[in-house]
Amino acid sequence: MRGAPTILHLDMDAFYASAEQAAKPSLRGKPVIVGGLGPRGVVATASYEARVFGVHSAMAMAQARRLCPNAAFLIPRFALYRKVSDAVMALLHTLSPLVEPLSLDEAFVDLEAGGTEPTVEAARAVAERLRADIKAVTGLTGSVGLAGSKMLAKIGSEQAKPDGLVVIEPGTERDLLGPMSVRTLPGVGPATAETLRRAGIHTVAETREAGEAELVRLLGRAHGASLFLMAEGRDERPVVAERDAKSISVEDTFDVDLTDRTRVQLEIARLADRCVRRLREAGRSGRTVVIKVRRYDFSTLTRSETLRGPTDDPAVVREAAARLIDGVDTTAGVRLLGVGVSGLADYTQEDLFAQAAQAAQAAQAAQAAQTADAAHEAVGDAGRPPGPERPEPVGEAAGEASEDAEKPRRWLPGSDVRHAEYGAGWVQGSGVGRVTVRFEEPWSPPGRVRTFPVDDPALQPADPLPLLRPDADAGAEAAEVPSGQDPESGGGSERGPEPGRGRGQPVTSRP
DNA sequence: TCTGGGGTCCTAGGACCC
DNA sequence: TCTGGGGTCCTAGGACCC
Repeated sequence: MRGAPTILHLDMDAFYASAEQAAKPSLRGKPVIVGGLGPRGVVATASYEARVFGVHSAMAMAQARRLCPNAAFLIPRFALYRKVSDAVMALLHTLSPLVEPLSLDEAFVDLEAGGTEPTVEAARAVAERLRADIKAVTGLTGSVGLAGSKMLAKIGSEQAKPDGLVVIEPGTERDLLGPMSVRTLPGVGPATAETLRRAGIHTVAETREAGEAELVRLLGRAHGASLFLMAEGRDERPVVAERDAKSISVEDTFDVDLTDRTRVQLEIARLADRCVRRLREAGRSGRTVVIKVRRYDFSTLTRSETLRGPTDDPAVVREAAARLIDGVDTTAGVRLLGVGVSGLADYTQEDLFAQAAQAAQAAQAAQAAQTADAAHEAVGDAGRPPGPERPEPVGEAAGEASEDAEKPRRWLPGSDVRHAEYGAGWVQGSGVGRVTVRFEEPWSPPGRVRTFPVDDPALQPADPLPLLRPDADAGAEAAEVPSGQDPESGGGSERGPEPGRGRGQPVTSRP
């Protein structure tokens, strides 16, 4: 706990939905719901206009449609959100080297580590300027909490929503927390809240009064002890700048439960390839392969296998995943499959030194195993040379490339398009061979709607436009975010900047 | 038409080693 | 011959977070 509120928590307001409203002028002031649009989709973010109808994150999309049938329903466009997020995070890094991102739209900042004077006034001034800069650079609003600890900074930003700033002055924590619900405390979800409720504990004050011993008895050692500290307003967790990922995983929920065994095996192989692609993009390799199966009744199980050395070879991961799914009964139907890799190591395919070291180590292990127990030969990966093995192209192995080419174009609501004649727009809906497009840009007035055949060659998928007009330089300069560093941005244009072609776009610039 | 996708951390039991 | 503890690794599941 600090004597001054120099831990900052930023939380962007209704992030995905706000970004969509900023990108699509016709949706401003209207209910917007972003999430999975399939039969089993859930809400990722609802705009404040949609929340009035009771729609909220994690709600089944079907229910959201019932509650708010007139909302705009859009798929998430992570490429856009990531660009906006990069710009926001760059602003945070101007405040302090200690920035801890929690997600695309949320982060802690240790202002003291950045040289901010440890006073309420100085911290408040920094936060107000940050909020103004975020608005100028992204066009979006964020809420900020300032406090002497992470927990209270986060509670502050929650109270500040939307578009506000709340300072929790050190010394006021206990009184502030006392009457609040236990659910306010980090780590208290539905299950913990229910356990506490059965013990007659509903508020933070009651949690405190229960005492540490009782909480440990109810919740276990680690959870009980940390909950007691939090309830007392004691939270010494430091802001941690960057943490390496500990696992990488991919999963798919299917519109209809899978029952066909061959199909299950095919999907597992595809997921393994996708997982390895992500692994390689991160420059990592992993030793433990995990599969996840969610059955028709939502019961979920995992199976894992630890290899003798880390790998980023798609064939190795695919084979491990195949062995694992072999041991799972899927006859009654499967709604989700997943493949993950953990026990991540830091070398890449090109890291020959590490490979050599791994191979040597593994050879020793193999020898030991041989002498120890010959029966081991029968299990799983015995006999397979460990470590990163023969590289193999990812993806193509599963035939995904050719499949994609054959697939008919799908026009998903919310996605960006460009028409040869009408310019930039976004898909409002599609069906019965037609696609409806609204032609507007983030800086234009609300645009017109036109309908085309789904296979109209004049209509093409496009990349997201920046949220602010590329030549709107005022905001970008004020925020000191490096911009216009795109190598293509040198060329001139008689008609002025062309949107979407990477010319000095504040929002798309990388830190 | 209930219930996504990507993560983190903790617990607990059994194997194995010292 | 019997008894005992601690530490680490692996596996599986569950709670929680955004």
